[in-house]
Amino acid sequence: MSKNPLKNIESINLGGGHRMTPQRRLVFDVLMKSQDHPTAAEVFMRDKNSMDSISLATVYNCLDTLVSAGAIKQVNLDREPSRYCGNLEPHAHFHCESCSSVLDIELNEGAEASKSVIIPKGAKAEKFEVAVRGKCPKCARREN
Amino acid sequence: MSKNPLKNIESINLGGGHRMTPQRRLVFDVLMKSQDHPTAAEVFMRDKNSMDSISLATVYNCLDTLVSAGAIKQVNLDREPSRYCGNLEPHAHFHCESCSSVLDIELNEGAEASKSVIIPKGAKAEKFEVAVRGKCPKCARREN
DNA sequence: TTATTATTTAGAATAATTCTTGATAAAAAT
DNA sequence: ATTTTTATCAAGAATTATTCTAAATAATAA
Repeated sequence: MSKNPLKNIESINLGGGHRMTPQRRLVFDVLMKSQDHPTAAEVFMRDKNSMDSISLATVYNCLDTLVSAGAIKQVNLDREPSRYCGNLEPHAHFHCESCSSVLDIELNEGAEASKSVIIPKGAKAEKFEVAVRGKCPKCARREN
Repeated sequence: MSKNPLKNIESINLGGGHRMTPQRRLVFDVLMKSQDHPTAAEVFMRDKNSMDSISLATVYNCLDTLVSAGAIKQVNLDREPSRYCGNLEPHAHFHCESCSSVLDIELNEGAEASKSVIIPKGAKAEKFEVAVRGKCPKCARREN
């Protein structure tokens, strides 16, 4: 289960007249049950188990809405399809070059990413992202 | 001019029977003259000035070959088109949310990105990437 | 109840990138 | 110097993730 402080989706404020719908609820719930950073297509397949009528476009819409509301995170690595993540705690991502899986990795306290770079004068830094590329434990083991 | 230790393209070893061709030379030269992390389409337009016959597919091929040879870097931010970078020094990227421009930013010595994350047991970390998102100096100024 | 606004769906459209194919050119072998 | 092999190029088709469009439905507000 992802570390998401939102006890349930009803507590999410989507903002601006946006409604909580069965589709949005389902997309959120599926993501909360997932540990593997599914793509929109993967979320779609999982959603279909509970709601056969849901469409891929709707899954994209719901994911976008939930990302905008801050209820989930969108994860982009290289130019691969976007993945979605229910873990709202600050964390980084480990990206396996062999199997393309994505793992959450913890950030070391005290070693903030913001300290590792020199921001240009006048620029306003808003988000820092750290990504690590390599072989995940499974793939590293397999190749020995 | 980018900080690239390769004095000229002739010193690049493309490896594996790959040849240095006028197109590859041109793509490399254009990139060395660019400071702005152009996309493949932008490189293509600049190349056309010197070689009208060059095709976009060839630019993609040349960029791929040069990336594989380690002569240039590919920069992917969010799901925007790939950008290419002649700066081979270790550095991070600042990505402006307003104008989508990309700036090289220096890494603070001693504050390595590798220290800011906890790599999972058994995983082999190979590359660390730090990306900063925000407003570039120009855009930050404009909004005040 | 009626009018307004948001949402869903299916499928079309878009855009970056890759693939295919035939032609050309360079390198290696004879 | 030919022939053969291999690599490259160019044009356009194909692919794929994502967004857009339009019509139908549903929820909310008046």
